[in-house]
Amino acid sequence: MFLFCKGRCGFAGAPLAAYAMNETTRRKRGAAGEKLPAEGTQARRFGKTRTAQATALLEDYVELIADLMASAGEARPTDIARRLGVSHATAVKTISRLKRAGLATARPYRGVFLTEKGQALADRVRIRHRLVVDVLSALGVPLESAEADAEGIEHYVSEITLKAFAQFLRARD
Amino acid sequence: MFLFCKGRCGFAGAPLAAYAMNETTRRKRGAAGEKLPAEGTQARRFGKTRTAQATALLEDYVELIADLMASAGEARPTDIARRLGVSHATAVKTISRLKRAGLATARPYRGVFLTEKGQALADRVRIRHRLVVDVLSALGVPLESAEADAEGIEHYVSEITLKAFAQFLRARD
DNA sequence: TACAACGTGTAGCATTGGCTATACTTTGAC
DNA sequence: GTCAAAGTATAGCCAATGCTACACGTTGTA
Repeated sequence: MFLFCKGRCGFAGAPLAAYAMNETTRRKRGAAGEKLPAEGTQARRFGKTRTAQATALLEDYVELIADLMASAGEARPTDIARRLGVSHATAVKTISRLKRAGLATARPYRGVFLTEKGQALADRVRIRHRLVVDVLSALGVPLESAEADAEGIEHYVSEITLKAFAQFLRARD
Repeated sequence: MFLFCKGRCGFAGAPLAAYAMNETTRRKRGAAGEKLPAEGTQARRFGKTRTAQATALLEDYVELIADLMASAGEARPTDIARRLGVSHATAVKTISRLKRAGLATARPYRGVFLTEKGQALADRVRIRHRLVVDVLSALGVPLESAEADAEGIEHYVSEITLKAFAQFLRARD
């Protein structure tokens, strides 16, 4: 027992049930136990994910603003809020973050507009979104699920993966 | 001009540059402009994404704890923190959230253990993670990118999409 | 046994991203 | 020209998620 414990073990006062559960897990995964990635590697991956999470919301806003401008000719805080399913106060607050980030301009009671930087981001995001939806569809995911899942997935797809997606779709045609 | 403006227009004091940019966009997307999804539909999608975001971190912790238990026999806050790339204080705080959520147990200085509920979640998460990595690999994404992107993507893949992924992998073999 | 090193926990702070409540502006209709 | 309705903005609250700084517990070794 306790073969894996170097230094302080941590099992001193541990309930037996917990240890038994651990045993179960280890058996399930194969006695050898897959190697975990190096600490640095894993930390870098999680760090990337955290970064992506921080920009995900701004990307959603920018994408939606571009869509509203294109289809309705303007992007109003209330419409943005309704489409995102949040209160208008939340939308307004986030819009001011967009401004701080240099992605949008907005003057009180005068609607929201994307800066060039914001427009460029919107374009990138849209392309990525379509690519993700298309790949999901190609894999047999029903369209509504593809659209819904893409909304979350798209923010975490790297450039490399994006290239692979495009390549895959080209090859399939 | 202003064809799209019903009711209050919002362009009254709008800088010309912003409007011109909008014109450009519209041309790029085709004069018709794709229809936006219904407000309710879109709000539901974003709402789902928000929910997923809230659970993503807890899932990462649970997955990592299970991995550490399996490969090292114990899960210590410091190791968790190092692997996630956060301070130990942050890890401890999140672990107490896990406890509140009924996913883990931990007594001071005695390590962290998953409850049955936590273990079940870890198992689901692990299966999902593997499936996402395998699909990305199958699409030609290099392994390191697949692993890194999966870390973010996995939290946003619905059951339906998961089924499609499994089906796709089976069909490919 | 005592202590140094390491791990752990807590307190206090900032930011993000939700909310409700309240107050202000604009628009359109009378 | 006034006023009601609709939209907009702001203030204040909360939880989550990160941080640093500091205090406490555990362990292995001298």
